[in-house]
Amino acid sequence: MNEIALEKLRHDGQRYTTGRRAVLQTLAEVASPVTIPMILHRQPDLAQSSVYRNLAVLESAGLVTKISMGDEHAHYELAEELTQHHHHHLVCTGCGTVGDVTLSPTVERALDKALAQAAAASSFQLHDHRLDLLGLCAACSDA
Amino acid sequence: MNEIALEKLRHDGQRYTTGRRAVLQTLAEVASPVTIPMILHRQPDLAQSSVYRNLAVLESAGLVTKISMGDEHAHYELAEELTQHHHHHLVCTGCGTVGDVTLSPTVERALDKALAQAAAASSFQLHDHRLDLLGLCAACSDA
DNA sequence: ATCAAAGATGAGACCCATTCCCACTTTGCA
DNA sequence: TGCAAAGTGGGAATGGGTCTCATCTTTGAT
Repeated sequence: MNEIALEKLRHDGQRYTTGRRAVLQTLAEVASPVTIPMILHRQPDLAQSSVYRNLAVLESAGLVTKISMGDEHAHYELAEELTQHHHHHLVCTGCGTVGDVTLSPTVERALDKALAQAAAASSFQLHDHRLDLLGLCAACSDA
Repeated sequence: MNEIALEKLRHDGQRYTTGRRAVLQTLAEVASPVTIPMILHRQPDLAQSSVYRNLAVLESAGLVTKISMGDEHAHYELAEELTQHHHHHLVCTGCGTVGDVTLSPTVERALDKALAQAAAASSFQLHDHRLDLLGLCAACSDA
Protein backbone atom coordinates (compact mmCIF):
# COMPACT_ATOMS: atom_id res chain seq x y z
CA MET A 1 0.00 0.00 0.00
CA ASN A 2 2.73 2.45 0.95
CA GLU A 3 4.44 2.13 -2.40
CA ILE A 4 1.27 2.93 -4.28
CA ALA A 5 0.51 5.80 -1.95
CA LEU A 6 3.97 7.27 -2.38
CA GLU A 7 3.77 6.99 -6.12
CA LYS A 8 0.32 8.55 -6.40
CA LEU A 9 1.15 11.40 -4.08
CA ARG A 10 4.40 12.08 -5.93
CA HIS A 11 2.47 12.15 -9.15
CA ASP A 12 0.36 14.88 -7.63
CA GLY A 13 3.41 16.77 -6.39
CA GLN A 14 2.60 15.85 -2.80
CA ARG A 15 4.64 14.29 -0.02
CA TYR A 16 3.89 11.10 1.86
CA THR A 17 4.10 12.51 5.36
CA THR A 18 3.62 10.92 8.75
CA GLY A 19 0.15 12.35 9.13
CA ARG A 20 -0.98 11.07 5.75
CA ARG A 21 0.47 7.68 6.52
CA ALA A 22 -1.43 7.61 9.81
CA VAL A 23 -4.70 8.44 8.10
CA LEU A 24 -4.29 5.74 5.45
CA GLN A 25 -3.27 3.30 8.15
CA THR A 26 -6.43 3.98 10.10
CA LEU A 27 -8.62 3.60 7.03
CA ALA A 28 -6.92 0.30 6.27
CA GLU A 29 -7.42 -0.98 9.80
CA VAL A 30 -11.05 -0.05 10.08
CA ALA A 31 -11.90 -1.40 6.63
CA SER A 32 -15.29 0.25 6.47
CA PRO A 33 -16.12 3.87 5.74
CA VAL A 34 -15.43 6.12 8.73
CA THR A 35 -16.03 9.74 9.64
CA ILE A 36 -13.38 12.23 10.67
CA PRO A 37 -14.44 12.19 14.33
CA MET A 38 -13.94 8.43 14.28
CA ILE A 39 -10.46 8.85 12.84
CA LEU A 40 -9.62 11.44 15.48
CA HIS A 41 -10.95 9.17 18.16
CA ARG A 42 -8.58 6.42 17.06
CA GLN A 43 -5.66 8.79 16.55
CA PRO A 44 -6.00 11.51 19.17
CA ASP A 45 -2.59 12.93 18.33
CA LEU A 46 -3.70 14.03 14.88
CA ALA A 47 -4.96 17.58 14.43
CA GLN A 48 -8.47 17.90 13.10
CA SER A 49 -7.49 20.47 10.50
CA SER A 50 -4.67 18.27 9.25
CA VAL A 51 -6.93 15.27 8.92
CA TYR A 52 -9.40 17.29 6.87
CA ARG A 53 -6.59 18.68 4.75
CA ASN A 54 -4.87 15.37 4.29
CA LEU A 55 -8.03 13.52 3.38
CA ALA A 56 -8.62 16.11 0.68
CA VAL A 57 -5.08 15.60 -0.61
CA LEU A 58 -5.40 11.82 -0.47
CA GLU A 59 -8.72 12.00 -2.22
CA SER A 60 -7.44 14.09 -5.07
CA ALA A 61 -4.48 11.73 -5.39
CA GLY A 62 -6.99 8.93 -5.86
CA LEU A 63 -6.05 7.09 -2.67
CA VAL A 64 -9.17 7.78 -0.66
CA THR A 65 -12.85 8.00 -1.53
CA LYS A 66 -15.18 10.42 0.16
CA ILE A 67 -18.76 9.34 0.71
CA SER A 68 -20.97 12.27 1.56
CA MET A 69 -24.50 11.68 2.61
CA GLY A 70 -25.85 15.14 3.10
CA ASP A 71 -26.31 15.63 6.81
CA GLU A 72 -23.80 14.78 9.47
CA HIS A 73 -20.19 13.84 8.75
CA ALA A 74 -18.84 12.56 5.47
CA HIS A 75 -17.37 9.06 5.47
CA TYR A 76 -14.01 8.13 4.00
CA GLU A 77 -12.48 4.86 2.88
CA LEU A 78 -9.51 3.62 0.90
CA ALA A 79 -9.98 4.03 -2.82
CA GLU A 80 -10.64 0.91 -4.83
CA GLU A 81 -7.24 1.20 -6.39
CA LEU A 82 -5.76 0.39 -3.00
CA THR A 83 -8.21 -2.26 -1.94
CA GLN A 84 -8.51 -3.93 -5.35
CA HIS A 85 -12.10 -4.49 -4.48
CA HIS A 86 -14.92 -2.86 -6.41
CA HIS A 87 -17.97 -2.37 -4.22
CA HIS A 88 -20.95 -0.22 -3.37
CA HIS A 89 -22.42 1.07 -0.13
CA LEU A 90 -25.07 0.08 2.35
CA VAL A 91 -26.21 3.29 3.99
CA CYS A 92 -28.29 2.87 7.13
CA THR A 93 -30.87 5.62 7.31
CA GLY A 94 -31.34 4.79 10.98
CA CYS A 95 -27.90 5.22 12.49
CA GLY A 96 -25.94 6.63 9.58
CA THR A 97 -23.35 3.88 9.39
CA VAL A 98 -22.02 2.91 6.01
CA GLY A 99 -20.96 -0.58 4.99
CA ASP A 100 -19.68 -2.15 1.81
CA VAL A 101 -21.41 -4.61 -0.56
CA THR A 102 -20.31 -6.37 -3.68
CA LEU A 103 -22.41 -7.25 -6.68
CA SER A 104 -21.72 -10.12 -9.01
CA PRO A 105 -19.31 -9.38 -11.87
CA THR A 106 -22.08 -10.16 -14.34
CA VAL A 107 -24.33 -7.47 -12.94
CA GLU A 108 -21.44 -5.03 -12.71
CA ARG A 109 -20.59 -5.53 -16.35
CA ALA A 110 -24.18 -5.10 -17.46
CA LEU A 111 -24.45 -1.99 -15.34
CA ASP A 112 -21.26 -0.47 -16.67
CA LYS A 113 -22.40 -1.01 -20.20
CA ALA A 114 -25.84 0.46 -19.55
CA LEU A 115 -24.35 3.48 -17.82
CA ALA A 116 -21.91 4.11 -20.64
CA GLN A 117 -24.75 4.08 -23.13
CA ALA A 118 -26.97 6.32 -21.04
CA ALA A 119 -24.16 8.82 -20.53
CA ALA A 120 -23.35 8.88 -24.22
CA ALA A 121 -26.99 9.51 -25.04
CA SER A 122 -26.86 12.63 -22.84
CA SER A 123 -23.46 13.82 -24.15
CA PHE A 124 -22.19 13.29 -20.65
CA GLN A 125 -18.54 12.41 -20.15
CA LEU A 126 -18.74 9.59 -17.61
CA HIS A 127 -15.91 9.27 -15.10
CA ASP A 128 -17.36 7.24 -12.32
CA HIS A 129 -20.56 6.09 -10.72
CA ARG A 130 -21.94 5.75 -7.25
CA LEU A 131 -24.46 3.18 -6.16
CA ASP A 132 -25.84 3.25 -2.63
CA LEU A 133 -28.39 0.95 -1.05
CA LEU A 134 -30.51 2.81 1.47
CA GLY A 135 -32.33 1.13 4.30
CA LEU A 136 -31.79 -0.21 7.79
CA CYS A 137 -28.80 -2.14 9.01
CA ALA A 138 -29.36 -5.32 10.99
CA ALA A 139 -29.00 -3.52 14.32
CA CYS A 140 -31.48 -0.76 13.44
CA SER A 141 -34.10 -3.02 11.92
CA ASP A 142 -34.12 -5.13 15.09
CA ALA A 143 -34.66 -2.10 17.27
CA MET B 1 -50.45 16.34 -8.93
CA ASN B 2 -52.31 18.42 -6.38
CA GLU B 3 -54.63 15.58 -5.46
CA ILE B 4 -51.75 13.23 -4.78
CA ALA B 5 -49.93 15.91 -2.82
CA LEU B 6 -52.96 16.64 -0.69
CA GLU B 7 -53.51 13.00 0.01
CA LYS B 8 -49.91 12.28 0.94
CA LEU B 9 -49.61 15.30 3.16
CA ARG B 10 -52.89 14.46 4.90
CA HIS B 11 -51.62 10.98 5.46
CA ASP B 12 -48.66 12.53 7.26
CA GLY B 13 -50.89 14.84 9.27
CA GLN B 14 -49.69 17.83 7.29
CA ARG B 15 -51.51 20.59 5.44
CA TYR B 16 -51.20 21.49 1.80
CA THR B 17 -50.46 25.16 2.20
CA THR B 18 -49.76 27.89 -0.32
CA GLY B 19 -46.03 27.79 0.31
CA ARG B 20 -45.86 24.03 -0.19
CA ARG B 21 -47.90 24.34 -3.34
CA ALA B 22 -45.52 27.00 -4.65
CA VAL B 23 -42.50 24.81 -3.99
CA LEU B 24 -44.01 21.79 -5.74
CA GLN B 25 -45.07 24.03 -8.61
CA THR B 26 -41.52 25.28 -9.06
CA LEU B 27 -40.09 21.79 -8.98
CA ALA B 28 -42.62 20.71 -11.59
CA GLU B 29 -41.80 23.64 -13.85
CA VAL B 30 -38.06 23.26 -13.70
CA ALA B 31 -38.19 19.50 -14.18
CA SER B 32 -34.60 18.91 -13.18
CA PRO B 33 -33.08 18.87 -9.71
CA VAL B 34 -32.68 22.36 -8.28
CA THR B 35 -31.10 23.90 -5.22
CA ILE B 36 -32.84 26.07 -2.68
CA PRO B 37 -31.17 29.26 -3.91
CA MET B 38 -32.55 28.47 -7.37
CA ILE B 39 -36.04 28.04 -5.94
CA LEU B 40 -35.74 31.33 -4.07
CA HIS B 41 -34.52 33.02 -7.21
CA ARG B 42 -37.63 31.90 -9.08
CA GLN B 43 -39.96 32.66 -6.17
CA PRO B 44 -38.50 35.67 -4.37
CA ASP B 45 -41.58 36.01 -2.21
CA LEU B 46 -40.88 32.73 -0.40
CA ALA B 47 -38.90 32.83 2.83
CA GLN B 48 -35.74 30.79 2.90
CA SER B 49 -36.57 29.18 6.21
CA SER B 50 -40.01 28.17 4.97
CA VAL B 51 -38.61 26.62 1.83
CA TYR B 52 -36.17 24.56 3.87
CA ARG B 53 -38.90 23.56 6.28
CA ASN B 54 -41.40 22.75 3.57
CA LEU B 55 -38.99 20.73 1.50
CA ALA B 56 -38.31 18.63 4.58
CA VAL B 57 -42.04 18.13 5.08
CA LEU B 58 -42.60 17.30 1.42
CA GLU B 59 -39.69 14.91 1.47
CA SER B 60 -40.95 13.00 4.45
CA ALA B 61 -44.39 12.84 2.83
CA GLY B 62 -42.72 11.18 -0.14
CA LEU B 63 -43.47 13.99 -2.58
CA VAL B 64 -39.97 15.33 -3.03
CA THR B 65 -36.56 13.70 -3.25
CA LYS B 66 -33.46 15.30 -1.83
CA ILE B 67 -30.18 14.74 -3.63
CA SER B 68 -27.24 15.69 -1.47
CA MET B 69 -23.82 15.73 -2.95
CA GLY B 70 -21.61 16.67 -0.05
CA ASP B 71 -20.37 20.15 -0.74
CA GLU B 72 -22.50 23.03 -1.88
CA HIS B 73 -26.30 22.99 -1.87
CA ALA B 74 -28.49 19.93 -1.92
CA HIS B 75 -30.73 19.49 -4.95
CA TYR B 76 -34.43 18.69 -4.83
CA GLU B 77 -36.85 17.24 -7.36
CA LEU B 78 -40.34 15.79 -7.46
CA ALA B 79 -40.47 12.25 -6.15
CA GLU B 80 -40.91 9.48 -8.66
CA GLU B 81 -44.38 8.87 -7.36
CA LEU B 82 -45.38 12.23 -8.79
CA THR B 83 -43.44 12.06 -12.01
CA GLN B 84 -44.17 8.39 -12.74
CA HIS B 85 -40.69 8.24 -14.10
CA HIS B 86 -37.97 6.14 -12.55
CA HIS B 87 -34.54 7.60 -13.23
CA HIS B 88 -31.04 8.22 -11.95
CA HIS B 89 -28.75 11.25 -11.88
CA LEU B 90 -26.01 12.76 -13.97
CA VAL B 91 -23.88 14.77 -11.59
CA CYS B 92 -21.44 17.16 -13.22
CA THR B 93 -18.29 17.37 -11.12
CA GLY B 94 -17.37 20.55 -12.99
CA CYS B 95 -20.29 22.87 -12.40
CA GLY B 96 -22.36 20.88 -9.92
CA THR B 97 -25.51 20.67 -12.00
CA VAL B 98 -27.62 17.56 -11.75
CA GLY B 99 -29.64 16.04 -14.57
CA ASP B 100 -31.78 12.96 -14.97
CA VAL B 101 -31.10 9.77 -16.94
CA THR B 102 -33.13 6.67 -17.57
CA LEU B 103 -31.86 3.15 -17.95
CA SER B 104 -33.62 0.43 -19.88
CA PRO B 105 -36.25 -1.52 -17.96
CA THR B 106 -34.23 -4.68 -18.51
CA VAL B 107 -31.21 -3.26 -16.77
CA GLU B 108 -33.35 -1.81 -14.01
CA ARG B 109 -34.93 -5.16 -13.31
CA ALA B 110 -31.60 -6.95 -13.25
CA LEU B 111 -30.24 -4.29 -10.94
CA ASP B 112 -33.17 -4.45 -8.56
CA LYS B 113 -32.83 -8.16 -8.29
CA ALA B 114 -29.09 -8.01 -7.70
CA LEU B 115 -29.50 -5.34 -5.06
CA ALA B 116 -32.19 -7.29 -3.26
CA GLN B 117 -29.91 -10.31 -3.10
CA ALA B 118 -26.91 -8.33 -1.96
CA ALA B 119 -28.92 -6.61 0.77
CA ALA B 120 -30.33 -9.90 1.98
CA ALA B 121 -26.84 -11.37 2.15
CA SER B 122 -25.86 -8.55 4.53
CA SER B 123 -29.07 -8.71 6.59
CA PHE B 124 -29.81 -5.23 5.37
CA GLN B 125 -33.40 -4.11 5.04
CA LEU B 126 -33.40 -2.42 1.64
CA HIS B 127 -35.74 0.53 1.17
CA ASP B 128 -34.34 2.35 -1.79
CA HIS B 129 -31.26 2.86 -3.88
CA ARG B 130 -29.40 5.73 -5.41
CA LEU B 131 -27.40 5.58 -8.59
CA ASP B 132 -25.44 8.60 -9.73
CA LEU B 133 -23.25 8.98 -12.79
CA LEU B 134 -20.33 11.29 -12.10
CA GLY B 135 -18.48 13.17 -14.81
CA LEU B 136 -18.68 16.28 -16.92
CA CYS B 137 -21.77 17.67 -18.56
CA ALA B 138 -21.61 18.69 -22.21
CA ALA B 139 -20.94 22.33 -21.34
CA CYS B 140 -18.10 21.56 -18.94
CA SER B 141 -16.38 19.00 -21.13
CA ASP B 142 -16.26 21.50 -23.99
CA ALA B 143 -14.68 24.13 -21.81
C1' DA C 1 -70.57 31.84 10.23
C1' DT C 2 -67.43 32.30 14.54
C1' DC C 3 -63.88 31.38 17.52
C1' DA C 4 -60.26 29.08 19.75
C1' DA C 5 -56.68 25.79 19.19
C1' DA C 6 -53.35 23.75 16.22
C1' DG C 7 -50.36 24.53 12.78
C1' DA C 8 -47.61 27.44 9.41
C1' DT C 9 -44.83 31.46 8.37
C1' DG C 10 -40.79 34.78 8.24
C1' DA C 11 -36.74 37.08 9.85
C1' DG C 12 -33.01 36.53 12.07
C1' DA C 13 -30.11 34.19 15.49
C1' DC C 14 -27.72 30.09 15.94
C1' DC C 15 -25.23 25.63 15.01
C1' DC C 16 -21.72 22.92 13.45
C1' DA C 17 -19.11 20.49 9.71
C1' DT C 18 -15.62 22.09 7.05
C1' DT C 19 -12.25 25.44 5.39
C1' DC C 20 -9.03 29.13 6.00
C1' DC C 21 -5.16 31.57 8.17
C1' DC C 22 -0.61 31.96 9.68
C1' DA C 23 3.22 31.26 12.62
C1' DC C 24 5.99 27.34 13.27
C1' DT C 25 8.01 22.76 12.03
C1' DT C 26 9.48 19.28 8.84
C1' DT C 27 11.17 17.66 4.45
C1' DG C 28 14.10 17.14 0.37
C1' DC C 29 17.48 18.61 -2.52
C1' DA C 30 22.15 20.91 -3.21
C1' DT D 1 24.32 21.08 6.98
C1' DG D 2 21.33 24.90 5.01
C1' DC D 3 17.49 26.74 2.99
C1' DA D 4 13.48 27.03 0.32
C1' DA D 5 9.26 24.68 -0.25
C1' DA D 6 5.71 22.04 1.74
C1' DG D 7 3.14 20.42 5.81
C1' DT D 8 1.25 21.11 10.47
C1' DG D 9 -1.80 22.70 14.26
C1' DG D 10 -4.93 25.42 16.65
C1' DG D 11 -8.11 28.60 16.43
C1' DA D 12 -10.88 31.89 13.75
C1' DA D 13 -13.94 32.28 9.94
C1' DT D 14 -17.34 30.53 6.57
C1' DG D 15 -21.69 29.07 5.08
C1' DG D 16 -25.35 25.69 4.36
C1' DG D 17 -28.91 24.42 7.04
C1' DT D 18 -31.80 24.49 11.45
C1' DC D 19 -34.13 26.68 15.36
C1' DT D 20 -36.77 30.25 17.79
C1' DC D 21 -40.57 32.88 18.54
C1' DA D 22 -43.86 36.31 17.69
C1' DT D 23 -47.34 36.71 14.27
C1' DC D 24 -50.55 35.04 10.76
C1' DT D 25 -53.71 30.97 8.81
C1' DT D 26 -56.23 27.20 8.79
C1' DT D 27 -59.33 23.82 10.80
C1' DG D 28 -63.04 21.84 13.19
C1' DA D 29 -66.48 22.18 16.71
C1' DT D 30 -70.21 24.96 18.11
